Amino acid sequence: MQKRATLADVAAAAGVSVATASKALHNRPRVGAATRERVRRAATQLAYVPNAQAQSLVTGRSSSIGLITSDLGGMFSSPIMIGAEDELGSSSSTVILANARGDAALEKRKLDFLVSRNVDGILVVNDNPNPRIPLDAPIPVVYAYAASVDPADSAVVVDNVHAGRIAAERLLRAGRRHIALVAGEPDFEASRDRLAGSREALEEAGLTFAEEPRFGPWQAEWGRRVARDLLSSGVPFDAVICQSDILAQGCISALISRGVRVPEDVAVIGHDNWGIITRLSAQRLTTVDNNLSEIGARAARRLMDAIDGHPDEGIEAVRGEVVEGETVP
Amino acid sequence: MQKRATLADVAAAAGVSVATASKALHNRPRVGAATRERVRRAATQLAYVPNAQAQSLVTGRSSSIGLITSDLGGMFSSPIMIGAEDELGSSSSTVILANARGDAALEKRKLDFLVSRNVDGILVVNDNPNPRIPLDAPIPVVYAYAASVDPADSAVVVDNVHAGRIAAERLLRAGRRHIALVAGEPDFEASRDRLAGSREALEEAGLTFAEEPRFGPWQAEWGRRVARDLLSSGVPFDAVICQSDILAQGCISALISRGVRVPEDVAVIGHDNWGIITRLSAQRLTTVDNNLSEIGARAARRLMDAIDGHPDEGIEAVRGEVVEGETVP
DNA sequence: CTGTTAGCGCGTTCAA
DNA sequence: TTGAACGCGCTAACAG
Repeated sequence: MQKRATLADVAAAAGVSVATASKALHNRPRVGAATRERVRRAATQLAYVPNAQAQSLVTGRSSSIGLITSDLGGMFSSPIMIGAEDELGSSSSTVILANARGDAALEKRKLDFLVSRNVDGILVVNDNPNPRIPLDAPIPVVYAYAASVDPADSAVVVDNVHAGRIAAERLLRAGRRHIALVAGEPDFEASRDRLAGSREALEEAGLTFAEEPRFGPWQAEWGRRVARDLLSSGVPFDAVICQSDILAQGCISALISRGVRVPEDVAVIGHDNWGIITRLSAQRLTTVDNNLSEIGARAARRLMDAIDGHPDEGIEAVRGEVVEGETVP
Repeated sequence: MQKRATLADVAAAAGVSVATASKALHNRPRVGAATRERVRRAATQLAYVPNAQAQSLVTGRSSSIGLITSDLGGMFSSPIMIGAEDELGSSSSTVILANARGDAALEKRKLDFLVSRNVDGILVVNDNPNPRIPLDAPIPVVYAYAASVDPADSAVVVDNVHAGRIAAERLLRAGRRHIALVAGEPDFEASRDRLAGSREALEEAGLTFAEEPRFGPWQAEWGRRVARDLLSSGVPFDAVICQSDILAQGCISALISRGVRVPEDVAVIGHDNWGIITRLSAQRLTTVDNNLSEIGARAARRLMDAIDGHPDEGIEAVRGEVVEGETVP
């Protein structure tokens, strides 16, 4: 196995000094065209690839960023990470992974570790959408999915009001007028925002919910429960907005087991487009996708900008869109 | 914001040379005890943290490894990554993420990129268990989940024969004697190995399958189909081994919709312990866990050993275990 | 246009 | 036991 060629090797092969070689390869101005070409050929010939450590030692930038996840392998982390990795990779920055497991102390240690490795910035990918305690770092930080509680911190999050709105609008467009809503846990800002968005859409159409929405746990059982209650209450309804796909799954199963046809009798729309549910269930669920990989990508871009000295303050909300399935006509 | 203290700063503060300071902080022999203490205090006082780039520039090692995933966010990648990140993090190695998306060309580029960043080794985390084309890298490589087709390459994988065996044994222990099996896709080594293991266990108990197992797609529908066929065929059976949790899910739904009680009439055991299914379904599934995070951890350890000059050749199979649920009595 | 010089922060000889 | 000197590979002044 050959030792890697260094810039000095390239320079020697091209018959120039290392300084000239460096300039030539970086497209710097003060080099003759012929010389530049010669250096370039020598470089490719020797399969020269610059030593990143040496470069960053002198430039002071490492072209690497730290990715702190609250929960590697969580439900939402992955798509965000994919988007971020993509974006950063295309800027040929390395992504250094750090899993904090939702443990604040561990997060602090991981942060110190990353900083000691001279990362240029930190991307905080949360798996829980609620605003979180800010990270105290000496380098730029951008939050994805969950914002920091300090609204001045840079963050890219889901536009939940819009998500709630388009869920309702989709049902209205299907001609439904008696719409119920299964809400998630009340201490999630996401639940409240989605509800607000849905309510707005209904009000603009001159409607109200078939029954005042109730908050409950993010579990299939809660969806089942609300569906059953709706049926026994006798309140007429022809559509249900469920604030997560799991809730929708439970809701649908309860409806079907009572002989209600979906979507003919009752249309159901979910939230999150959590891929696996689609694959598991017999019927593809119509749902609102949160555009998570876009969130990851934009957060990454913001971070790169901040590192380049152009910080973007504040929270940016990314809009999702309805993914058509078979549960809304 | 203060500039980070360098070794020279520490040395100056302690009134010694950088050489001595370096030795002192590294517990090298040729330093007086008193001097060492003085240097240490100076270091903590200045919050000195070594510059990783500079270190690696001179040592030639970066204390970072590349993690190439075939599918970031795939079904199996995450737990493996968690185990690996944990293990590597405790050796204070950084993990550099690279998502190849199952694209060979992209994988090659990512590999080159990682090598240009002087990673000390590569961990290949596959999401598909079939043996894969080896990576041609100038540094140590260890494969996790899927082995390389070259059996001499270092890999840590699931012991699928054992998994199949303990699934069957669990049903036998529950007193079941008429056991059917829903197999996955035939071109998956995992399907064939699990089947072989299950068959062995039955044969040792002097039994055969209630019906000769059939291979099919890894989808709920296939589980449903086999269950329905079994019921209509009239073959008596009191238990089913499903080679994935999704198959089990389908199987159970078909059984229940025909009025068969699970586990009273028919016990069902799955494979993979794919967390989400447990949470989604009304009944917690009894299943075989593959111990994926252990696979990740061991692969990481192997990689570290290889980097330290103690390569472990060949394939290591990690055993899983049955996770009790409510579908086997 | 090109080459020389001087570090970046650190580990490691080798003298003292 | 200590420290001066060198070099890892590269970029950025400056001088030619």
